[in-house]
Amino acid sequence: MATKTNTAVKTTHLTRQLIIDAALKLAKEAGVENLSIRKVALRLGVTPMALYRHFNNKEELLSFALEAFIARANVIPEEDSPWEEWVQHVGRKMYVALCSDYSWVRILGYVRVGAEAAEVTDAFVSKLTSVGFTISQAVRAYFAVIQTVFGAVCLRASMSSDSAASKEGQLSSTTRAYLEQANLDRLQIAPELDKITRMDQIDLGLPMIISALKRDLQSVK
Amino acid sequence: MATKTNTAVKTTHLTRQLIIDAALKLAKEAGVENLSIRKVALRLGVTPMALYRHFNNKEELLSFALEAFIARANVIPEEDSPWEEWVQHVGRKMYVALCSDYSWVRILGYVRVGAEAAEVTDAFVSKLTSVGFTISQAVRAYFAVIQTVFGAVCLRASMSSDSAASKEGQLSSTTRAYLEQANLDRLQIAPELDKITRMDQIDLGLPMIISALKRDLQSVK
DNA sequence: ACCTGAACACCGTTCAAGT
DNA sequence: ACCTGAACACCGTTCAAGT
Repeated sequence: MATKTNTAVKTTHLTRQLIIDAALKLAKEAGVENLSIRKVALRLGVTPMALYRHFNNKEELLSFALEAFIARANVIPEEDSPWEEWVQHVGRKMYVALCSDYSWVRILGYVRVGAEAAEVTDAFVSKLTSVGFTISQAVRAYFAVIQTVFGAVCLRASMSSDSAASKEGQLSSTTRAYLEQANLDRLQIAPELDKITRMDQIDLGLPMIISALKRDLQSVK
Repeated sequence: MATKTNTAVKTTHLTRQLIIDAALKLAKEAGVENLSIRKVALRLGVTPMALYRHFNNKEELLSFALEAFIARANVIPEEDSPWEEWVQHVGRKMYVALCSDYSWVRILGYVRVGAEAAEVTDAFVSKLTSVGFTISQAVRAYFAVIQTVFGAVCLRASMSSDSAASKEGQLSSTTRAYLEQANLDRLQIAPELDKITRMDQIDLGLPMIISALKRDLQSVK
């Protein structure tokens, strides 16, 4: 009671963890694209320059924030299931989490496969080796899944106006752009294109990756 | 001869095409991350606000620039080859082009599958249908490839310091981050992880996509 | 119709100084 | 050792005005 509660934060030493927490909170409230060093500092009741003691620059802060975001998305399923379902679940969860705020897409190229996210790597590899994959295959599978998730998020973000929200009976804006210069071939292709722009992009690539993995497994056995 | 050559540009009406050309030139010279409305305008000898007549905002300009960049990367092979090789070639070319400047990764989420890039779509679909795929399968295959390319670019960008340039005999920085908290399992996984961080990421996902497509084709026949 | 100029409300990052 | 304050060199975008 001797210390005022509003100074409690200030007397606590600033740590990487505190900064990342504040950044993730701000991202949730106002979107990743609104993150700025100055706003995170303001939220922490500190000068912008104080953050530079813990991160070399904004990019580094964002890459740690993205890692923490993925680690906290709880992508690893609790129940045990056949590996195909299991992998599908992990990929889907990552995709859904990242799609919850499309502006994560801006920093996908900064991802750190470091300490926090490493636990996801471990769980993934251990699941796949337990059903017969080699370590090498399991690690490659993990990267293939991340790759597909990231690509799917990029596509979904770019076509976010095309997704379910768009009016039924109307062509998606991607389809309309495609038909700016229309010909007979395009008229045949357009309906298929339109269907795909409305899909969850992850359902395109992920099943293909899993099908390829299944083949790998059979050739090992 | 009556008009001075240096006013020639100014008397020409500003068009979307001119703006995109200038933007791509600047991107090539100084990186996509250095693109700004103000710099593009300066290059064109015009006020920043003049660009707003042709694009609603910076994001829209960038999405058109990315589309033009992909369209001009000449990803469609000239010679005819088996479809597996052909698809591999298209994916690789896109990947290499986008990796030539990692900062394209920032705008992958703005991609327009519109008019200019549509010619790539057409060529892709026509190649695949000519060997027996349905239109639906061909369009899905196209999106799966783009997805993989985009994901691979994200991963490569985030690990750019890990690629071939890094000293031999040293662990990649991604591997080092993974081993921040080391245990027996991680010591087994780390060598495989290290190998993969040095790979061209596209060689991970793309062969899997192609292998899955091969299966699809067989089940149609 | 098309472009300009000035202004607004922000940025990331530097450097030197404080305690 | 850790944080602050002031300043620098930029941004995207607005609005009203010019021709």
